[in-house]
Amino acid sequence: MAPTKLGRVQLLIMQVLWDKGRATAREITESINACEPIAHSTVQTLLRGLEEKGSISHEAQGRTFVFFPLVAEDKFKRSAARELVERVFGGNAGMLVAHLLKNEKVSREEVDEIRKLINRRGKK
Amino acid sequence: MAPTKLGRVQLLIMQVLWDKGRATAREITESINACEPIAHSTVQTLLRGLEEKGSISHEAQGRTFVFFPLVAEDKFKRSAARELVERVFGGNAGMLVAHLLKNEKVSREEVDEIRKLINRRGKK
DNA sequence: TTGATAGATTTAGTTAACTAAACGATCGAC
DNA sequence: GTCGATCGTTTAGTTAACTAAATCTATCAA
Repeated sequence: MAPTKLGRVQLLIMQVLWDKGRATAREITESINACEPIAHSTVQTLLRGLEEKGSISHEAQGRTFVFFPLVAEDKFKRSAARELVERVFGGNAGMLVAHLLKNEKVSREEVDEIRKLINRRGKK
Repeated sequence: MAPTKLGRVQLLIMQVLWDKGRATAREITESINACEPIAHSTVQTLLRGLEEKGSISHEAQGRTFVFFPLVAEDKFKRSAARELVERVFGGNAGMLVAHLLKNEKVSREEVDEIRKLINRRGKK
């Protein structure tokens, strides 16, 4: 399953589904509306598109549909990261890492975790 | 200057300009054509769009235009990286770094550089 | 049974990237 | 001078994301 590209709002929908596991269109709309306004019909249209692309599926539960993701969050993250690396950082993941460490804030805990990852790799 | 979002081919064009500093439409077309086929007229149309957005500008040189970037490559990289972090990694740059180290190949030299960056940060 | 409600579905319009043909102007060669 | 090559410009068509109103459908309450 090639994790297809997602638009901004499509991604928001997927995140709700990854978070909850399964949800109705109404629940998704409300979840997104907690952060930003969106019409319920818009969400429904996008759900339809996501299902067409194979990113999600649904089951009927009574008269309402319950949606659930078909692609794993991790798969998507990986392909999104790879996309950025390819397009912008010349296919070189290390350059992106260096860029992030230089330009973006990283918490102390994460620095520690990154150090562990790095040291583990170095010992080989 | 807010570094606007760029499409895939628009980015290719910008990369040629960042690389060369300045270039004619023809040079850009040829540069891209070295990797993938594209019509010269397509490049010209996109140059027009990029100029409208304020990403590039041009000077007339004789009867041809010489284009050059108005936004720095670094600014763009930063905003592209930030975009991914915000959208996909919950605004947490460290998570993206960890993800990259776990899932993508990073050369030994870069691991060394990353270690330096990490250690410098750790000493504070 | 009828009418409000809450589903799903259809339709439709906007914007942006991409694509490239078609057109018009100008310069250089002959 | 004119003809072909090379510019830039105009026009136009496709696709995808996004937006949301309009509409259809089924259930439940009165």
